[in-house]
Amino acid sequence: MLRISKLSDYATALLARMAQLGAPISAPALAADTRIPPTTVAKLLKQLAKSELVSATRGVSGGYQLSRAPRLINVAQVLAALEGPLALTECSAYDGNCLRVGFCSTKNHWRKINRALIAALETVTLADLAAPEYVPVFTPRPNVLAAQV
Amino acid sequence: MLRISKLSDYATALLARMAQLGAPISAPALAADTRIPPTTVAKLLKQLAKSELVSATRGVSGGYQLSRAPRLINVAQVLAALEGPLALTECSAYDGNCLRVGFCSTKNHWRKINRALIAALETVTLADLAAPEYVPVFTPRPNVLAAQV
DNA sequence: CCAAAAGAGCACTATAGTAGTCCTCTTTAA
DNA sequence: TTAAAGAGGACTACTATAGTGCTCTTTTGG
Repeated sequence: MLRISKLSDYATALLARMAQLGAPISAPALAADTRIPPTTVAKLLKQLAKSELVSATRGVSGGYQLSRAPRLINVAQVLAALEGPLALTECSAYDGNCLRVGFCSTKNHWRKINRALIAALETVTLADLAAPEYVPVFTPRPNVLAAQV
Repeated sequence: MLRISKLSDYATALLARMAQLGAPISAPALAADTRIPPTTVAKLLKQLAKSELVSATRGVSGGYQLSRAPRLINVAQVLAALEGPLALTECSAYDGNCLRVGFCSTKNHWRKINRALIAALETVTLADLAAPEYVPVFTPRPNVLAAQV
């Protein structure tokens, strides 16, 4: 389904919440806040700390906070922190491993598509995700996007 | 890694090849041509036929061909045919199923990102993929080569 | 008119990746 | 010095993916 992993989805939700709070919060507290399994939250925050998107404070009243301002962290960075280099196909990330390289005429096109995707992901920052979102009034017409594809 | 599935990758390669050929071709022949496992090719073409991206002819000299002109088939359609509605997250495709809907402030943003992605995928057609791609020319000036290695 | 080539439509399996858990160790505030 | 919290693994259950196999139907050429 061209999905990002559930964990990446969680991670953006966690970071968005942290951006809203603007203050350090412990992993268990954040888990309670977001209704994401505590063990999973702990695991994710550790990973995000390694990528230096959040910084940790140990000890009793420890916790995590964003390493920099919400508007300086974008979704592409978050996904890259958890899933590695963003690539739709093997060959859009790096050469090799694909036996069809010789015959395949699609490689550079995938790279182009890939760049467009990354650009889209880069335009959205945690500041955007933390902002109260515009909720469109539900007009019950069929899903245009789904119908289109 | 935000990957599309290998099968979807295969499918675009198959369709691109069919676009290049411009004539009907059997599944086994196409498999030989693309070096993709024959059974997998057969499976994929059946799926693509269901989505009416290709049309099949049965019988001894049967095979498959594109249902419409290459430039009228885009990558978004191909992926949708194989992976269903294109959605990075559960909630960008349809509501429900996500227990965090109440607290999550990111839903509409994912939808926005999703639309950008689909738009990117829609701009690339089979005609593009079938075209000989631009391969950055390496100007083989001997002295440069020597210096490089 | 029948044999062989090719598609239709399943069911099935091995593997790999994902999501989630558990345990032990270190740090630090009260 | 104890308890809360992070660090860092190892581990497990589950699920999706990629690929295979089998049987049936359709169609053409000899």
